[in-house]
Amino acid sequence: MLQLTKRTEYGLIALLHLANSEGRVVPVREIGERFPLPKRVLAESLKDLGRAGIVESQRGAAGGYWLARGAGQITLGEVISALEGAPTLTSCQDLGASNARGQCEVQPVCPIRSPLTRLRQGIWALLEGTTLRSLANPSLTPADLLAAAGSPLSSPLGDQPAA
Amino acid sequence: MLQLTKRTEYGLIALLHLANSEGRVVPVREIGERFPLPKRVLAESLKDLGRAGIVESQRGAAGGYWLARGAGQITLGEVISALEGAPTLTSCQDLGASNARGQCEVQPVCPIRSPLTRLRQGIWALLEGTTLRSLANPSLTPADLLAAAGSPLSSPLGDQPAA
DNA sequence: GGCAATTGGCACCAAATGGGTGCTAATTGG
DNA sequence: CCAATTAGCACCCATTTGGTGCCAATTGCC
Ligand code: SF4
Ligand code: SF4
Repeated sequence: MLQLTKRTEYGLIALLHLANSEGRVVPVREIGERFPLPKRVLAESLKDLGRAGIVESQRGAAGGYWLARGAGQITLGEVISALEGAPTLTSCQDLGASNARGQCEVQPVCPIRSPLTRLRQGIWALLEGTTLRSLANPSLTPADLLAAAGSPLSSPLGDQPAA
Repeated sequence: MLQLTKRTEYGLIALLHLANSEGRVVPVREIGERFPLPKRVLAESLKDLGRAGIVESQRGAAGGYWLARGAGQITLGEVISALEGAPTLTSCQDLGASNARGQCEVQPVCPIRSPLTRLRQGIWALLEGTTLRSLANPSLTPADLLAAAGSPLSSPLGDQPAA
């Protein structure tokens, strides 16, 4: 399915809240109070984001989370990769870790593998070209996104922001 | 997950084969002989594509399938919509049929709903800008796809049969 | 020190989704 | 009539997803 998971949505909401609270240490409880979503799952998302180096955290009584970088340095692609794995479009094009668990039988003669890889790179360009900051900017149109993603056309994921 | 279903992949493979066999009536058996994929599932995909008006069919002994239109008139977005539903990115932005089954509690205060809708339109533009013909053209780069999708920027889906 | 608030880690469960199969009817050329 | 083919629908099983339980570790504050 071409749809984000709830964990990713929750993580994005949390990140935007952190972006609006720069300079502070924000506990999960606070985010849960502002948005009616299951606090525990939200905590799971933040933990994953922490492991991925997108947020940093502080334990203890006055602990919480904050963005590890500026909101303009965190891309959507990075967040999605951390929370639900990088978008793959096809199941064969994973090459992350689970490519050894039995390859697709069609692969040697598959006519769509290569074309869909190109398409996936287009989507990646979109996701890598969108940062938390540009996400929060409501003036950008889809056409702007396409144009912005089209110009740098950076590395096919794995690299840092181009903005 | 941001990944196509197997049914969609099989359907696309079948469609490309049909595109290479224009003027003929192709039975499912023939496609199954050329590509090592479960014939039954392939048949399911073709049936769905038939219901969506993307392919036409003929029953009986010399029956089979053929493209309802030219390969340049069939878009990826249309195929995906027929085989696994239109890409939604978020679960709330479905508005197809299952929007009455309990809305998301966060929606009234959700900070990512509108931004992700813009993003989704960008992805849709990519998918609607890619036809079977351009899919089969290996010379197009991701940048070309983005550029091609950016210029027409047609309707955000919805003017298609989709039912 | 002790307590409460907080993150970290792991296992687990229930529902939804996805991949695939069985079976049978309807159509049609020979 | 027969064989090949599409059409329809129900069903099963594995994986994924959304969500919870439980407890350990850390840390500010009294
Ligand atoms: S080889 Fe082709 S059919 Fe197999 S997973 Fe890749 S794209 Fe899909
Ligand atoms: S309202 Fe927000 S949290 Fe709810 S489904 Fe839509 S995007 Fe996700």
